[in-house]
Amino acid sequence: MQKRKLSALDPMTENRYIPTLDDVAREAGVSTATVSRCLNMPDRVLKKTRLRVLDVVETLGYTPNFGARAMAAKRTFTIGAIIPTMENAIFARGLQAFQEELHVLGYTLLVSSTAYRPDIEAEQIRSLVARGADGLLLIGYDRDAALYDYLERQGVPTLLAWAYKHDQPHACVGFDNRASMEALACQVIDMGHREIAMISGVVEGNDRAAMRLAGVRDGLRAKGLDASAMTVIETPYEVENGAKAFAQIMAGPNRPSAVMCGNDVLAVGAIQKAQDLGLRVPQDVSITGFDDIELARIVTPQLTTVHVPHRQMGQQAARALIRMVEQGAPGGALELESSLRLRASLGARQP
Amino acid sequence: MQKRKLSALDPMTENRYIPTLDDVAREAGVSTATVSRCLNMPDRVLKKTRLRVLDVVETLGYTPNFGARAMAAKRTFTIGAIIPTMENAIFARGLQAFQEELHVLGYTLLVSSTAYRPDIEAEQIRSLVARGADGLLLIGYDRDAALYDYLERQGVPTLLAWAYKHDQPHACVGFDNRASMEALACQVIDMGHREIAMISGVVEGNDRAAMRLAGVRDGLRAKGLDASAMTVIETPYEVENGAKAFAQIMAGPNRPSAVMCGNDVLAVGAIQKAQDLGLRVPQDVSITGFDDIELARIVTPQLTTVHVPHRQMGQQAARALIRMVEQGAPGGALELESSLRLRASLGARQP
DNA sequence: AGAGGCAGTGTAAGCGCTTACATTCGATTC
DNA sequence: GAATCGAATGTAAGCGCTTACACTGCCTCT
Repeated sequence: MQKRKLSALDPMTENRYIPTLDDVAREAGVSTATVSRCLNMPDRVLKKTRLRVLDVVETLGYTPNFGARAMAAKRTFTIGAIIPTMENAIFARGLQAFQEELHVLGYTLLVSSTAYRPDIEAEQIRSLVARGADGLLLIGYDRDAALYDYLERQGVPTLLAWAYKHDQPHACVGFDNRASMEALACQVIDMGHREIAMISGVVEGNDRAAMRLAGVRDGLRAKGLDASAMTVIETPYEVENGAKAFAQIMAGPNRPSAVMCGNDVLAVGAIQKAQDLGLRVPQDVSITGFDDIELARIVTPQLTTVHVPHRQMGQQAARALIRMVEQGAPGGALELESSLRLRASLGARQP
Repeated sequence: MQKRKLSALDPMTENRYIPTLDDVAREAGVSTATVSRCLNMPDRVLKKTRLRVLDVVETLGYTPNFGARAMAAKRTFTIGAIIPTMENAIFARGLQAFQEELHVLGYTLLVSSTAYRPDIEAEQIRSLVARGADGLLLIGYDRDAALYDYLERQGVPTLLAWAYKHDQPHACVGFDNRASMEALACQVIDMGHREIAMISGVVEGNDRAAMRLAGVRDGLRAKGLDASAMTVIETPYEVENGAKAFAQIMAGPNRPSAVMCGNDVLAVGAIQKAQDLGLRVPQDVSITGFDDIELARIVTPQLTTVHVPHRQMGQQAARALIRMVEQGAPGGALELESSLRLRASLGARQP
């Protein structure tokens, strides 16, 4: 085995030697085709040959170059997922399940995040496509049509998760944010609350947030209340922001008896601020969330929220997406059931 | 612009057409070299030419093929990070900061997780290297020497984060898990506790967990107590496991007055279980954590813990790693300061 | 006016792999 | 024993990009 190239890039590691298929082939006394077959279709090669080749692979410490492989085979067995954020736990559990299922199916997951910025999302989509992702998982459906065009032209199967809406054309697996939130709103109203405020996520470019807000309004209307009068504060999903928004609402002219939050993270902030302000939850004010992440049962009082089957969603998403990738199946819409979790943070309105 | 190839892979999208550099060059009436220059070294090209080329790029919807680019240029401007888990928030904030700083520096981050399994970590390392990562971020230093060899041979600069130990040879940025935990243990002892138990993470293959456990023992010894007598339960970092371990400890023969946990996640589980068992924290039992993740201030009572400068660590890690990548700098060891956060979950021992 | 230099561009050689097609060779069949 | 066949392997043509080197004008200098 002779040393063929020295990296010109970095002078410090002169003894760096990265073996290629050719090296393995030469060393094992076979053609590159045979080495390739040993790695990719082991049963098309004589056992004796295979053993010899794999032995050389081992001793040389050979790793196939991914870029070259992708270019030649036009497959990467890689799935890309682009989520708004890793910083709070909203997507963690679902994504974990997604990854686990992909692993079972023989695929690798690459994750990147966008900080809820559409421009960064577009950049990440292009980046993952250029990297040869065989399929993509995106969150929600609300994005520029040009992006969908691009994905279609590139022929990259794309699945939308965390949202379900029957009248949209893309493959998706998710739940109905709007109906779920409406159900929760109705529950709140049934417990006697009339003055309700909402701390919503930022609606712009975030269909889930928009639908949750719409859901609360639906609920109010369904119960004969005036939806347009509801106080709404929009703020990014962070505990701190939930706290601030809550303070702002409680400082306002007509204090609500219940504050519904766009997700658990905001709700947790609200609960904390309530305690800071000396308000008892739920006696003085009820608070609700959405997602049922781990936090919801850690905070005191435990949070009334909408439970979303994250793990199931991740797993189903993986299966559906791989089906699209491997069979060119069109990919339909799959709706999962969410359900209410009534816990201590929601109480009957005090007279 | 004529259609040159139809994908044989999927018969459904016959009209799929992915433009290449050649297409752009032909359409713009220049050579491929010029197109490449427009994209990578814009100022080496006449403005007029550049505009024309970029226009064609735009109308054709051209995206450079990443694999091809990587193969030709031997650079990817991609950094890989491999963390044990995304499912809880331990790494979230630091990683977010890492990514943000990388973005500023012109690099893309690819993340994958290992579920704390060394074999999966090895697999992911190879995968990211094969994908041409220019550098790697790993957590902790405790792993098979063969892996370090492999990385060195491949010439991939690697930085270890979340751990610092002066007598190990690799580049790292982190904090001293052992000394930090010792400081916390001393604090606990100074508040009168003598019977101390520990709920530790799984030590095998996890140097951080091992050092934290060692730190507690150091503290006991420093204060003249018998470290070997301490009850220790090892369990994976999950809330549920913290709860179980706590129950187990409290069911044992000699109840401790303080339970120190390997991280905040375990501690939160312990606090919850304490409440289930009707024990008051900290009057009946004190509980401490490590990491100071968001959870620590959400749980009631708020958690006494070791604060780790996650964001700072992520940012410094990005800078150090890119320095190694771009300048071939050897990359030293950087220690960050951790500090105690004394909150309500730790109280003086009741007589 | 001729030499020299330089900016802008083109030519073409890879980068490391997969795979269609060609070749070899021993086993099977009649 | 010759014809046939199929399994095992080899040959070589790309995949889409970057970049060293070559080339062409045009400007500057003496």
